[in-house]
Amino acid sequence: MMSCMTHLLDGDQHELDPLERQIVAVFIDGVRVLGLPRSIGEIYGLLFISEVPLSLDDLVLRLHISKGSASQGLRMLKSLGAVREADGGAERRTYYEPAIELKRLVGGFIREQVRPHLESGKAKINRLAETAQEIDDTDRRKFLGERIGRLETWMSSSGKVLPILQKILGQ
Amino acid sequence: MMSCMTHLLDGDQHELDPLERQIVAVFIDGVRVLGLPRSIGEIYGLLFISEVPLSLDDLVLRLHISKGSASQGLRMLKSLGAVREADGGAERRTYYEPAIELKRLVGGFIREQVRPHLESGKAKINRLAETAQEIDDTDRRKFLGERIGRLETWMSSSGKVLPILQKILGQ
DNA sequence: CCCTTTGTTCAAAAAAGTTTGAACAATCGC
DNA sequence: GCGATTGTTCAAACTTTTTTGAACAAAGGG
Repeated sequence: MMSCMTHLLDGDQHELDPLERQIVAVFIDGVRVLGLPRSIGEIYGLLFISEVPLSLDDLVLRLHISKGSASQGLRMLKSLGAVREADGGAERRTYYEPAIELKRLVGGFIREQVRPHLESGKAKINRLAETAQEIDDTDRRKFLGERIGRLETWMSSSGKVLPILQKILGQ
Repeated sequence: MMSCMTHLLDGDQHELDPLERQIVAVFIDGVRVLGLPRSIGEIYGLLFISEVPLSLDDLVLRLHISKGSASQGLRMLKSLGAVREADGGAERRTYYEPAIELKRLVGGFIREQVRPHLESGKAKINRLAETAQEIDDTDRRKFLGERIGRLETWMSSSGKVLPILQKILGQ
């Protein structure tokens, strides 16, 4: 039965209106700062400003992105806890809605993007500290010890700051 | 007088030893998380683990990066407050040393990379709020008002969290 | 079963970001 | 001033990341 069904009256339902474009632009910039791809911002932005949950096909149609992008983008947003599947009626396709509590968004970002790097960083620094023990030159070893110690302090501070951050951003 | 002067005795002075390579690798990863280019990590890493200030040519020679990269990298690191020029003797060339206080590093990053984005984000959202006022449909306008309000709350929370972050990371 | 709808995967294309190096200042010592 | 040294700039080359789209799986309905 081809592609009817949406635009009956009510104008071309699948171009973004100016306000939606502005919102999407804000989120494109926003996720960029966090080092996430543009499509993530587009998808989350459109969900954020939509009154009703949207399906993958809605996103493809309205944002002019490929099905692949939409699928991968939704996957990432789900893993970040930034979108959830709307508890659908008897529908076949699944609809998505945004999580809009800052606490949740920050928590997901920290869990998925920050912690893993912190962990692997700490591991590398531990190996480093061992390597430094084996240096013969006493003065050099002392200097290295100081600097590596500082690195460890940095990592520890970063670790401590995360829960505080979450607390503050949870209102 | 060509390129003598460095390696008199004492081995091939300009390859990184294994420990230096490890440190540089840590910083390459570190700056990557912050969305900064690899060369920034290499340069800062080598300065961080060097007992003496290094010149641009030292960085080129030891890291095998181009003069252009080294120059641009140092510029960015200076703007971030992450390196300073060592108060040189009567030397012609300038030598650089790293800033190693976390407070300073975080401060510079926030000032140069975070604040500008926050500011421009707030500006965009203000314009957005105005656009939303002009919507005719009352229900839609109400919904938009709620969401945009939330966005404003997010921005405000982010702004408030920065000084706290700096305070905590300043020991 | 088979057709249709929905969604995923992944190699290749496109876009974005980084690095290079050669040309161009700037500055010092003579 | 002139030549040598030091550092900057920026278009082009290169690298990395993102997006695309066609092929493939999954699953419901008839």
